[in-house]
Amino acid sequence: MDKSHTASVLIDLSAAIVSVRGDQPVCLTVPDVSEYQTPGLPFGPFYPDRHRTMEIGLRQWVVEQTALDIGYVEQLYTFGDRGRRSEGPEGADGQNEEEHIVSVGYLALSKQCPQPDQWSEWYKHFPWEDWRNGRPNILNQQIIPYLEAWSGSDEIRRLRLQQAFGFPDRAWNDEFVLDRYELMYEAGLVWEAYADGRQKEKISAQNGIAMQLDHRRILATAMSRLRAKLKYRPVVFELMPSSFTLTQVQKTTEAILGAILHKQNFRRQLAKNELVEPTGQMSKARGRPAELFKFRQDASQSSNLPGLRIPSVNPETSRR
Amino acid sequence: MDKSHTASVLIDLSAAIVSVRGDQPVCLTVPDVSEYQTPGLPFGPFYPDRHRTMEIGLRQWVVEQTALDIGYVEQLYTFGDRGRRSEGPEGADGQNEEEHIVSVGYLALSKQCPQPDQWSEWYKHFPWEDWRNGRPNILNQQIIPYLEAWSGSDEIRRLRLQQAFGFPDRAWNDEFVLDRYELMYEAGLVWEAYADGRQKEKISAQNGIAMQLDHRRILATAMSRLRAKLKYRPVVFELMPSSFTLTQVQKTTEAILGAILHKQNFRRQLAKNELVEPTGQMSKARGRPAELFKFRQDASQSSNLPGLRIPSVNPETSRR
DNA sequence: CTTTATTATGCTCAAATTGAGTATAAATCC
DNA sequence: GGATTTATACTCAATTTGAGCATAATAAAG
Repeated sequence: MDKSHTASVLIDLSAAIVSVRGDQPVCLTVPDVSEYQTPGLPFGPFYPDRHRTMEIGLRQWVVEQTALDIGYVEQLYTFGDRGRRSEGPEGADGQNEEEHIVSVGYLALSKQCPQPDQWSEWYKHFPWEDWRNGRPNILNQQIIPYLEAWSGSDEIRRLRLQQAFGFPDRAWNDEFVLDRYELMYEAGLVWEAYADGRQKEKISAQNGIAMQLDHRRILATAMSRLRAKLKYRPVVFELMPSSFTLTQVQKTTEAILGAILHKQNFRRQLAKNELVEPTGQMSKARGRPAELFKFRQDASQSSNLPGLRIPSVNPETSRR
Repeated sequence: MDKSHTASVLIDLSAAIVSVRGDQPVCLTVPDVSEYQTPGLPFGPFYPDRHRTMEIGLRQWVVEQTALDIGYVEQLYTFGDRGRRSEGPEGADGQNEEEHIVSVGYLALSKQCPQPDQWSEWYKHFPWEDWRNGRPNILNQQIIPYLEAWSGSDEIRRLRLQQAFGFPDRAWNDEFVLDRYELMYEAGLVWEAYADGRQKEKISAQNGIAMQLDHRRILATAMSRLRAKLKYRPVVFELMPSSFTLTQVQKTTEAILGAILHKQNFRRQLAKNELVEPTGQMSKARGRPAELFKFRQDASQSSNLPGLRIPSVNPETSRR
């Protein structure tokens, strides 16, 4: 059975390189030259000859092509080419009729994000994920009604709707970014479903800015993973400069979670877990000056892996 | 740049198919015909032509070759072929000098494990991971002294030793299975390091039964993931029969964690999260009959993702 | 130079959760 | 029938959360 013939694939390493600019989480994107002009995640091929591991390969092309200093790198998921339209000639040197591509998604964190135009804000692609100003309107106005109609009386679909969106009677869970996106994809609610031919008509409402291929799915995976990780590992500091105020840490965390946190309790967590230490300097800004802190490196070793327990704020009961 | 030449790889789907037999977690293995007789994980190639996703491909060959009913499947990690000796002809039909292999590791859970001889107990491969009868002797007698000598005055190595093994002054963390294995591999403390040529001499002490290629690493990844997941998602029930006593759930959990849990508190968690409901029937065994429960399906939907918070028992202070 | 707005930080307090028990019940084994 | 085994109910102090009030230190406004 000529296995090597049918089983041979190319490997793409795709990266969701995340940073935070102001109060917006952003993600490095590359522009698209095709008719739709949808942005995509940067990616590069994996050359097993040249790189001992895939992570080394990834770091290499990120350094070469973006000159970014990415500290934290984590493998997300490996996608067989589901939903990937093999659009275009994909390199005119193609020897096979059609070469299959498997893409390995990575999450990387960067402290800086130069060249603002190349960084795309998370919540432009996922407007329903930002709850910092209360429940996003797009949910009640667009998404939920459509999804409810789509699920009809199908028990499975209703359960998934309940699980992913908390509709009608459960709480919103900020970690289920991927579940929500996949549900919307299946329901034909995002442009990619149309592009992949799952959906006859182009959807009218613009439910966030689409991305190339399965890149929005990869970004959703990255968001889910980062939101979850934040709560049990001190990864926020991979996004912070060397010294910072506690409020800056909180704002960054809130940006990623898409939720507002309780200030005093947030600080209590930081203090209890000894994640930061004072630098002795003060920041100067608008109001009362804040103390400047730095991350305690050895905290990452702490065997009880304290991230930031999320003392979130209930938007209903709190006056903002 | 003839990219498709150097970048083409084969994809293996390797599976750590886990079950629990009695009080031992086990893992499906296939025997090895080579000189060393090390067992390996079952794996099969991924045919992108035939299967839309890799998970479908995986399920397919598991069903075909093992006839097992695996419910839960989760992708673990994708390994570029680091440390994989390309031993043997690897199919005599090889067209290239040497075909690169990328292996995608999966974790699958099975409720049954027929044919006992094909299932290998976790702790035969990882004897230092089972703390149910107190701290394993092999740690103080073999592993720690060797690792301490290996780390010498290297600050980085000492930190890793502290982090992974809790040595000398931190607590053991049951989730760091992979970190510990990797450290031992680097230190040349496991047979695979010798097999991969990282180590001149065969190590004298038998630190657990070795496996083929990087399969013990994949199993370690599976163990880490499962131990972590147990604590925030109700996955134990994927290993339980349709009806069970609470003690059975606890024994299964303890087997996987390699730790003893506090009985009353364990039950309190189950009750609070409404993970199970009574069937009305009773078990008959040695002592007082226990009530039989079944898993509440809709509990998996619960937005607050209750797994089993681990009310562990401190082996020092408790009389067993 | 006093007021106001703004941000930072200290402290409290009730509710909930955890960790570690004690006490008692209902079977089987011999 | 008593010993043994297993199951389950209940307690209680310590800790951790969630929510909030109060106060401090600065810049900008008047």
